[in-house]
Amino acid sequence: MTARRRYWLMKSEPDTFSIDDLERVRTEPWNGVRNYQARNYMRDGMKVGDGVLFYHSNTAVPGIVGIATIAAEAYPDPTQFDPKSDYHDPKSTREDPRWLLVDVAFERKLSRTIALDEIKARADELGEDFALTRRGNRLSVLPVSAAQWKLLLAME
DNA sequence: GCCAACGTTGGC
DNA sequence: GCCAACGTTGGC
Repeated sequence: MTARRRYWLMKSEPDTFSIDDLERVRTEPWNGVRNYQARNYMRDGMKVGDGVLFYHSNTAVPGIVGIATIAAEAYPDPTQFDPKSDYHDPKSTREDPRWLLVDVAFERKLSRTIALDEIKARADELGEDFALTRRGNRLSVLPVSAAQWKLLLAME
């Protein structure tokens, strides 16, 4: 009995960490997530081998730029314990860590950016449960259904 | 750089 | 437990 592969979309600001950075390092601990809903998706949903749409946010043309896979299931994000880190959380303890991360591995760059504009134009087909196009949603880690994954990648 | 949306914090 | 103040996200 094997669990079905799941799919996700993960946002990153390319100035901070881009798809090219991921291609260079191959595998990256996805540190710095400080939103409980996003954390819960990583902790409760993600399994090794799951597919990830790599999304560039806060840039001239926001959109999906690559594909990655989950390479390690959730474990404590070490940056929360580092007083020098931007992601330091003084309220978190090693005995009861508040924040987790997963490892994300490079798979491939898309041949072109699937821009947010184009994605919005297909919002009806993607459905109301697609968090990226839901109004006001700022989640940086969000689930993607198999149908949504297929539809989005068919736009490449 | 602006600002709408929305999550978090903390006083009460 | 309410909710105003504040901070952050992210499109534009």
